[in-house]
Amino acid sequence: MTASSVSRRRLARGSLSRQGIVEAALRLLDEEGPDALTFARLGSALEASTTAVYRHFASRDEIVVAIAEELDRISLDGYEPADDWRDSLRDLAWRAWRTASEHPAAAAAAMHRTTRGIHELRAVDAVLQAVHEAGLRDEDAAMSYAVYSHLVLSVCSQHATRLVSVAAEGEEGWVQVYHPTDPAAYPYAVQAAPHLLAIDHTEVFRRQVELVITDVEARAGRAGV
Amino acid sequence: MTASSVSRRRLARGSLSRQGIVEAALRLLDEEGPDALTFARLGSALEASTTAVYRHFASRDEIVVAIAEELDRISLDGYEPADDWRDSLRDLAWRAWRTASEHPAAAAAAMHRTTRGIHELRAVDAVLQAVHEAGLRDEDAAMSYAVYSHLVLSVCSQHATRLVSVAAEGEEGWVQVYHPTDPAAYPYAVQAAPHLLAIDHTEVFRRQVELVITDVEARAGRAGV
DNA sequence: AAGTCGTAGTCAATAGCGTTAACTAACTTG
DNA sequence: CAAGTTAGTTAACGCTATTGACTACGACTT
Repeated sequence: MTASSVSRRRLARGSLSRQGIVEAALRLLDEEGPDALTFARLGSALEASTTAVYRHFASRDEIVVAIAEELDRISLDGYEPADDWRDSLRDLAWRAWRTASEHPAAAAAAMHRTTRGIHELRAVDAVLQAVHEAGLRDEDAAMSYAVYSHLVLSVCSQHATRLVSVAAEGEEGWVQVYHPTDPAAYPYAVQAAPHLLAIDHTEVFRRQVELVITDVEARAGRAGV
Repeated sequence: MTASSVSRRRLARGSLSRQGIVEAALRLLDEEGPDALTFARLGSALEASTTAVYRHFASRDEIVVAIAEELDRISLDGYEPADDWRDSLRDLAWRAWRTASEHPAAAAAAMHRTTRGIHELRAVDAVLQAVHEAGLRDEDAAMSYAVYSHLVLSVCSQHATRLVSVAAEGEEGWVQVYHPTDPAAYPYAVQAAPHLLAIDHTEVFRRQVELVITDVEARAGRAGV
């Protein structure tokens, strides 16, 4: 008869919203890992019933897309084009990397999806602006946009996936765990093993990004600024 | 009294094997899409019981890893290093792309995973051999290996994911479907829209691969062959 | 202030999922 | 041919996403 015994009270009407649900989902993924995104756990995180979220999202998939859009929003928050288009592309790339690193479970689940949302559009526009400033137009601009964006998103998404799988298992060494029947058959791998272990993934990404920027530079130069 | 009425007969003892199961799983994914990989459907595809596969794989995850290894095997089948290391890297990259294109559902589910299997090791060794022939050693070789491999695998994996999601939905246009409140706020995207639609993903991948090869070339030249 | 109405949140039910334990019969071994 | 292993089966479990029916909150009317 009191308001609640163990919290059996019905939630007030405006309690849930798409944004609030997405934030709860992101928090859940950050804190409890990639398997935490279920209607049951999301409901209890919001102190609501298991199916309450269905009033705001038609399916689990729709939540994932909304999370992707939220990651876009977080990544772009406060972004301004730099004076040099190269720095703009660097900034955008590292924002994606940073988001993948800080929200690995969410990024692994959502980053590879296309959202058609407003923040995704902002990101597309920002990249296109940079290659425009570099001097590229039309097909050339679109092509370089794709070379850059697909690379950055794919690699960041993969990075996030690696982070969650490393968190799950213990990520052992390299050639050691292969136990090939004949190690001599893979001489280059055997010899490179220690160096492969020492690889800094952040540095790898840096080099990949610089590669694309250099390429845009070269193509813009050839086309004439 | 006959052997079977509707196929109620118990399977003979050696009927199932890891390789056979993996092949059935791959066929299932190819023919019925990314959601077809369940114990129930895999069992009935093998004319076995739902749980028979557990005698050969400890979990669903282990099947996925085995599929990844099978994709590695398919990709590398018949591979021989070329005379020019550049052609070796091209060959390896396009083999991955081809596999992702031909087995999109399987590639989307498995390609992003590390298998620690023998064919993965073969691939690692092949890439390292190529960068070795280019003239890179030790840390330089390992770094360029990573730049190349992460790019190729990430992008091919993403390509596979795009193929299955295109198959599911109808992949609409671009800026058209964004319906931004203020299209004028995204001038570059609006203007580029038709060119973005016309992008050839295969050509994008070709350029990304050439980018890395050129980079390896430059670094090898600097280090002195 | 009472009435009505759309709908956000809840409840109950369902089919399908991965996984486990117990069972049984086919093959292997002595 | 007897005993023992174990691949394949059966039945059950808890969890999942999703659905339809229910209900009560709060915004509209007048």
